[in-house]
Amino acid sequence: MGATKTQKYTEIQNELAGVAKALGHPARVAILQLLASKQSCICGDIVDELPLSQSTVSQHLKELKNVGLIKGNIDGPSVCYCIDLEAWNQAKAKLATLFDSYKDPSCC
Amino acid sequence: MGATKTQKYTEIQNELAGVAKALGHPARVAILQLLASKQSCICGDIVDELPLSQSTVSQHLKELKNVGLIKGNIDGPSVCYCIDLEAWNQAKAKLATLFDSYKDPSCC
DNA sequence: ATGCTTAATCGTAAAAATACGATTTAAGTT
DNA sequence: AACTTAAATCGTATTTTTACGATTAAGCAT
Repeated sequence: MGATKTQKYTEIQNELAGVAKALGHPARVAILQLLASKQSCICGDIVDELPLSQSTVSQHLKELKNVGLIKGNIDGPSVCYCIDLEAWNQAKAKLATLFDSYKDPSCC
Repeated sequence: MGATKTQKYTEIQNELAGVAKALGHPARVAILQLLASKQSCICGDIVDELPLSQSTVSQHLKELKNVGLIKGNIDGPSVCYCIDLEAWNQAKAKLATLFDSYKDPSCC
C-alpha cells in the first residue's frame, strides 16, 4: 500500500527528477528567483511580473507547491507565497549530491 | 537573426530551466548517475541498466546530449558516453546560484 | 447583504514528452 | 561482399504539459 508510483527507479532518482522537473520551466524559475530575492514574499504580484495569464501562473504555483518548494499563506484577500526553507535545502542537497558525484573525467 | 527562441524570459532563466528539464526524468537521472559513478564511461550498457527499450534510451541520451551534459565518442561499433565536465560544472554553478540566492526566511 | 478584489479551479485546446517497434546507418568480422 | 552487432532515426500512439478564458470561491469593504 502506498507505494511510490514508480518502482522502476530508485526513490532518489524519482525525487531528484521531481524537483528538477519543477525547475524545468522558465516561468517557474522566474517565480523562484522572485521569491528568493524579495525581502517580503510576494503574492499575486507574481502574475504582473510574468508574461502569463493569472490562471497559468496559478498552475505553475501549484506545481511548485506540489513538490514542496514553496508554500502559500492566506493574507486577507490575497495569498502570500514564499519558499519553503526545508524543502529548498533538501532539493539543493539532492542536486549537489548528484553534481558532486562526478569527480574527474577518467575517459573521453 | 538567431534570437534565442523565447524572449519572454531571461537567458539565465531559460538555461536553468533547460538543464533542469533535462534532469526532470528519472531515467535521465539514472543515466547521469551511471556515467558519474563508472570509472570508465559506459556505452550501450546503459540500455541494460534501464527498464526501457533501446530506442527510448537513445532518445534520452540525445536529450542529455542536446543540453550538453554528456557527449558520445564512437568506439568501434559502439558509442562511449560520458559526462561533459565543462557543461556539468556550468549546470552545477547555475543551479547553485539559484539555490544560494535564498538566504533566510524573512516572512511566512 | 452587495460589491470588489484576489486567487483557485474548471473546461478545453494545442503542443510537447514519453515510449515502443521497425527500420536504417555505421563499424567491425569473417 | 555478406554478416553481425550497436546505436540512431522514423513513424506513431499515448500521455502529460502548457496555456487560456470563464467560472467559482474567499475575504474584505461599504
